[in-house]
Amino acid sequence: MSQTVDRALSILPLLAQGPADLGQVADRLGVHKSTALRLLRTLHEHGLVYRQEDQRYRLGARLFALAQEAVENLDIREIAHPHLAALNERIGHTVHLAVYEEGEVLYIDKVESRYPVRMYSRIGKPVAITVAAVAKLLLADLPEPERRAVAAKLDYPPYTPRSTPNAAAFLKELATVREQGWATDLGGHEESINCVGAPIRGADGRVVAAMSVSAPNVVVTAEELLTLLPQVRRTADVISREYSGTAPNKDTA
Amino acid sequence: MSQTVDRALSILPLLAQGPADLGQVADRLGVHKSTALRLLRTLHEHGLVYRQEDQRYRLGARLFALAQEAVENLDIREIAHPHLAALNERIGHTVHLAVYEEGEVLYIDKVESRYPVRMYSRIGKPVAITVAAVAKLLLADLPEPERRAVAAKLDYPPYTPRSTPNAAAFLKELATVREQGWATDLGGHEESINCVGAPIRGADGRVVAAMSVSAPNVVVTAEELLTLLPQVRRTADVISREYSGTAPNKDTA
DNA sequence: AATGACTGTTGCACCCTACGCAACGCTTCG
DNA sequence: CGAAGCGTTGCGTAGGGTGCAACAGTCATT
Repeated sequence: MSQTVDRALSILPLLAQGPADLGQVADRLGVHKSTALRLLRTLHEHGLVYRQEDQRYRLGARLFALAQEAVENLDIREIAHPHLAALNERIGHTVHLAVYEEGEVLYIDKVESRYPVRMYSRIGKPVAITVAAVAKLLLADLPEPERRAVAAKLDYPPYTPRSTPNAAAFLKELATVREQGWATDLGGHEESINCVGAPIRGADGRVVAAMSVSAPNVVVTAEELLTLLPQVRRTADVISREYSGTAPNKDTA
Repeated sequence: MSQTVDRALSILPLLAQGPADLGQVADRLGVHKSTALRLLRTLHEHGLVYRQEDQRYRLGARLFALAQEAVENLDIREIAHPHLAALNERIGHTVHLAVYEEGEVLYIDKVESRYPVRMYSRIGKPVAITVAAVAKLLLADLPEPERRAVAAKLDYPPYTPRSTPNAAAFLKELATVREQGWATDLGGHEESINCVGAPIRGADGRVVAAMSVSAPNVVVTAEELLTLLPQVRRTADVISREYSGTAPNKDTA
């Protein structure tokens, strides 16, 4: 590993604690001022470090730009798919992946008995947003005002006797989901089909997607399906970690 | 400036565009694979780079954490956000907040339009500096020499027939903006999109940030958008007062 | 004003260290 | 089974990063 780069990168967390001047940086790094100056200059040219008017250094807004761009180019589908396929391999049932976008919930991937079918848009079937497990997970994480607004605008079609009847019941259900960190759909859409789902979170803890496992009553009962919940949650957590880029970072003192 | 660090940091924007393997990184840097490997390893140890299961490299969680801290240091964002949201609530259109840093103008916050037709702007990405209303506001306040220097170095891409054509026209526009205390972008970036913006000032009167309201022609005409100017300016003034009033100044505590 | 102490900055000679090369292990094809 | 692609390792070399010392500002003190 590279000493120079190592020193330069050590400056970043240091500045994250607050602005510092050249002498402070040199001291904390244990190097000569001139060395620290050259490192800071290089960081500066790349916009990672900004020099404020009192000549002290602080983290640059460019860092924010980089992170933002990286998030936009992250493809959850690509990262999640192998894990969804592996889960499907183990338990055999249909696995779904969904995202929330502008008041709608969209399935963006599906693994069904070993045959992956990619659905790039909502073309096909609209998601039953008031009852689907993935929809509950995604809506439960919205900010309070938007959640209420969406819930108020929805229709609540009575697919089955167990379907969510109205906005009040839906919001209550969302509160439960948010509390427990997982969601179900027990015969709310199709009388004979049950689902259990878990959220996938980004680096900031926000829910970026949701996954679920679905199976008909005739194959497994609702209770049996619920025994799979730990596996589903574990898979979702693994995907979350990979999506957010949580590295096994060993701090060198 | 340090060559090694320079190369290492050049990897970051490269990976921001999407995952890449060792060979690709080495090629883009113009260095040997072994060199790229050592740089990536160092970045990895600091958590800035994450290695996914297919061994390709991505930006890592630590970078997101640093970026978070970087924007938190920009307390203007915290202060402004509720006001931007409130303005958005009233008028419905997209609201942006931007700062100037090292020759670049960066969006640091955005509140989405509630209308179905949206413009695609990316917070965190550099702004179209020669035409955007917020860019004009921020550059107009620079000291004369720096303003001329920046204007001279810029490219003036002809996004549309109304785009700023060259440095002379830009400097003239900046003078006008400085005079009147607000700015517009009428189809200078996207033919069908108009913006109107106002500056946010610190305690010393210097412009520390700029905000704007954007809307496509199909929703409101340019004239209608301009009628919102008083509201925009009022919001900017409120933020300015709050910022300069409660500013914890840069004194060493 | 002049002095001193404190910053950030520059030029330079030394020698550390980052470089590219070539060879290796590994998996994936044909 | 060989070939071709990947990532990885060890090593000699020289390029470049390092610390020193001297310089140039700014501010407080005398």
